[in-house]
Amino acid sequence: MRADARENRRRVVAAARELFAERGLDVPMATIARRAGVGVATLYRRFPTRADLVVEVFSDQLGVCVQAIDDALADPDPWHGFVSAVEKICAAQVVDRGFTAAFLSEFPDAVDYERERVRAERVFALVAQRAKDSGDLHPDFDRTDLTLLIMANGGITAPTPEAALAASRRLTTLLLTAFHLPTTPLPPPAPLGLYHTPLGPGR
Amino acid sequence: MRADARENRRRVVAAARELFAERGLDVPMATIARRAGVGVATLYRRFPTRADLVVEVFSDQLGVCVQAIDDALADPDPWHGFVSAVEKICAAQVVDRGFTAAFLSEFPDAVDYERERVRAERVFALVAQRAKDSGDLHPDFDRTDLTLLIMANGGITAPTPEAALAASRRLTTLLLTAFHLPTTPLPPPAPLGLYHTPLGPGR
DNA sequence: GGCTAACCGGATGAACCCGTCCACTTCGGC
DNA sequence: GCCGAAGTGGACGGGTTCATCCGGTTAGCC
Repeated sequence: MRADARENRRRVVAAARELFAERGLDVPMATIARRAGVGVATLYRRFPTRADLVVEVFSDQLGVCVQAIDDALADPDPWHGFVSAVEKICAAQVVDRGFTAAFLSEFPDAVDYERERVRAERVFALVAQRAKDSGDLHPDFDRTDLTLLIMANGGITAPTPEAALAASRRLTTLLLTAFHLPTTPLPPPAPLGLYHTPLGPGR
Repeated sequence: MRADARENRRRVVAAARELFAERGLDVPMATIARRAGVGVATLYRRFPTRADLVVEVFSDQLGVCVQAIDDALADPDPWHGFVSAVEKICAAQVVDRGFTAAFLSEFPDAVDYERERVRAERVFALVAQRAKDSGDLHPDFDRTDLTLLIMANGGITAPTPEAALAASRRLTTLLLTAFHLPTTPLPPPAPLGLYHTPLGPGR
């Protein structure tokens, strides 16, 4: 591949990362191309479908998750490791609108991406088992509960990122509370009146 | 209003109710008109904006919520009333994709709809206070926590309605558990492997 | 420096959705 | 029955996005 082509590809991925985070996975391809400073054709040549671009962008995001889960497994305190992994994943997700969608989507053609995702789930199951064995995590915790939390977290929308982050933190801690033995204190609620948004053309 | 016009209006609302429930609030207006068996112009004459139609459709859905909350206030057991109200609201929401969006949207022009929604929130605050006074509900429960739960619940997506309902029930019960004093047993997890959906053009 | 293949950007046409306009139809009072 | 007003449906222009095609440009080997 020629040097300029490689540079353009890099800029496309960077632009897509920003826009996916800001606006979700369905930003127009032309917008991504414009922000990258290239033509639409260049984008389509590198990534024939949107899914190709999504996989490229979120491979390293997935890597962050995997890292968090690996760290959790290495944590000397099983419950602390479990909690910090969950919190890291949820925090990464709430500041990146596309991340949830990418994490909850299947990419039948991206074999290694799928493999990495499955591996993350498997290691997380170990983390959970360790926390159960130490008597901190409720035995009814199921491996689908992480997915459930991620979906629920993804439902959070708020006008400002700060409000969204606060709401996400409260939700996360609430669910962790439900799974923790024995009971821990509750996190503070989000600022009032910051949830509702007017019905407009934009979603 | 002429008799045939009234009938057409009724059919438009019915079609919109079905489609909003199936596909969310952003179904094309033409699709609604087609399902109702009328022309687009007829739809636009009755409901100049999409918000008008949404308000009309979800007024009675909101009525169901209000009824559930009123029932909860009349329940002799404060905690049971609180739980059943929350469960009813979440269940109604998970089988109707548009309901969440409608409940979380503001309609500055629909005065009575807004008034009803605000009243529902106020009565629900009474229900929560009663459950706190009886010692069942955690004092940290905040009135925004219902909105938080509704948003989280709205994030749940699953290929089949059954899986979505199961996931919603688990999430709801988990959060209720976190707010309940003392601890109650956890609900069963959803069936495995039913959460992830392939990335397609349809959202 | 010259040349060729790779690369680039914008133009392009198809598909979709919105909201309006207009010629035709039908209700229902008389 | 008649007739006017209310009602109807589909066509249409404007806007957006997608994904492809093509003529001009540039990198980088010789």
